[in-house]
Amino acid sequence: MTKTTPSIIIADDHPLLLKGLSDFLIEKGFNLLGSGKDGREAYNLIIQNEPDIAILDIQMPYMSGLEIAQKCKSIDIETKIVLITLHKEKELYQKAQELNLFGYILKEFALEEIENCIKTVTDGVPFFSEKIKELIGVVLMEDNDLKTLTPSEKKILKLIAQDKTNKEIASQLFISYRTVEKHRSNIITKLNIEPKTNSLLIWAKEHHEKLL
Amino acid sequence: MTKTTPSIIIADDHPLLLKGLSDFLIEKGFNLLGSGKDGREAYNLIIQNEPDIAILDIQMPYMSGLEIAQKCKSIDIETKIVLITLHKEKELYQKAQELNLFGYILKEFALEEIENCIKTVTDGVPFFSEKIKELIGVVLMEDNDLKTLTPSEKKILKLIAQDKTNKEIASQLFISYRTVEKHRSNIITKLNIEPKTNSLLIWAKEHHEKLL
DNA sequence: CGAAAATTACGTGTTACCACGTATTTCATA
DNA sequence: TATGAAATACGTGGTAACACGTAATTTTCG
Repeated sequence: MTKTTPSIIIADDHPLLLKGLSDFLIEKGFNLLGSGKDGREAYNLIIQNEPDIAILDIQMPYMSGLEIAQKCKSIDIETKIVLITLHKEKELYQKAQELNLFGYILKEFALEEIENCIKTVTDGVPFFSEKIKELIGVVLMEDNDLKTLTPSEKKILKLIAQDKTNKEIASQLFISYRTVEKHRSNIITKLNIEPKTNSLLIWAKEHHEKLL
Repeated sequence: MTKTTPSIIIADDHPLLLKGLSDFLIEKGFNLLGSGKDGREAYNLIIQNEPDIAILDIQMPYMSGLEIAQKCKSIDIETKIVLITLHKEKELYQKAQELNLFGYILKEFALEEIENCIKTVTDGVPFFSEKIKELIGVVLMEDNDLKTLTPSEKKILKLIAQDKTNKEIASQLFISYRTVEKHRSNIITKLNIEPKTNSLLIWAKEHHEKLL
C-alpha cells in the first residue's frame, strides 16, 4: 500500500450531505476525484477512475450502495467501498462479509470519525462503527431463531406479515387450512413468542424487514 | 420588511448536514450568525441573536425543532422558524398552524430549494415543499376519521396499538370486557376498516404514530 | 437405501375478535 | 331542564387464532 493520499469518490443523493462531505474531504486535503448524486453516477465514477476508496450512500436512486458493491466485486474492481447511511440497517452485517465492503459509518457520526475511517481503510483494515457492532450482536441472536424456520414456515411467516389470514394463506399455497395452523404453531414455538392471541402477527409486523 | 440580507442561524445534529448547509449559506452570501449541533445550542442562539430566520432540524438532542418553535412563540420572539428534516413527518401539518412555523423542507431537496425557501420566508410568506402538501392532503383525510373518535375510543385505540388484548384493556381502564368490545366495534365502524379479524390491530399498528 | 427432517393434515378445545342489537347511566349544553 | 352524545354493560352468534396432540406422506441427505 503506497503512502500517497488515497483517491476518493463519493456519492449521496442528499445534496446537503454531499456538499458537507465533499467540502470536508477537500478541506482535509484528500484526493477527491469526483462525486455523484445517485447510484449510476457513482458507478460510472468508480469504473472510470478506479479510486482507492468509494464512500457511498446506501439508499440512492437507480442503484444502491450495495448494488454498486456487488457489481464492483463481480468485475474485480479493487476500490474499497465504505457505506454511509442514516439508518442502522440491520440486514447489512451479513452482506458486508460477502462483498468487499471495507466500512460502514452512520451519517450522524462526527466528521473526525469519517477521517478516521478513511485512514483505517487506506491501510486495508475494515472500519465499522461501534454502534453497528452492537446491532450486529442483537441481530445475530434474532437471526438464529429465524434460521431454525423451514422454508415453508418462512413463506407462511411472510404472508402473515402481509395481513393474510390462515385461510387466505391456505388457498394461496394450495394447502389445507389446518396445515397453515400447524405451521403457525410451530413457528410460534421456534421463535419463542409469548402465547398471546395476535402475538405472531405482531412479531411478523415488527420483523417484516427481515423476512424479505 | 427591510431589504437587507436576513440574519440566519441553523442547527442540525448531523455534522455532515450542518457543514453542508453552513457552507452553502456562506457561499451564497447569507448572513449566517451561527450554528448549533443540538436543540439547546439552537435555542440559545435564537434568544441571544433574535435572527430573522432559524433553520432547525426537527430531531435534535435536548430539544426538538418543534419544542424550540413552541418556546419561541411563548416568549414572543419573532424569528421565523423553518424546519428541515429527512422524514416526511405526518403529524407536522397541524402544529405548523399553531406555532409560528414559516417553512418545512426536506433534506433531500435541492440546494436551490433552500435558497428559494429563505427568500420566500424573508418576505413573510410561508414556504412548504410540494411533497409536504401532498402528504397533508392524505393526512387530513385520515385525520378526519380520527377526529370522529370519542376520547375513550382513542384511548382504547392506543392500547390496542400497544398489543393489549381486550381483557387487558378492560382491567387497565377498570371497565367491563364487553365495553371494550363495544368500543372496538364502534371504532371499526367509524374508521371504515374492513371487517377482517385483526384488521383493527393492523390499522392501529400502521397508524400508531398518529395516536400519540 | 435408510434415518431424519419437513410437509401435509386432522381432532379437540380454549380464547379472542367482530357484528349487531339493546339498555342504562353520566354529562355537557342548548 | 331537557335533549343528545358518550360511556358503560350485556346477549347472542359467528369466525379466527392458538395449544397440544397424532399421524401419513414426501424430501433430503448421510
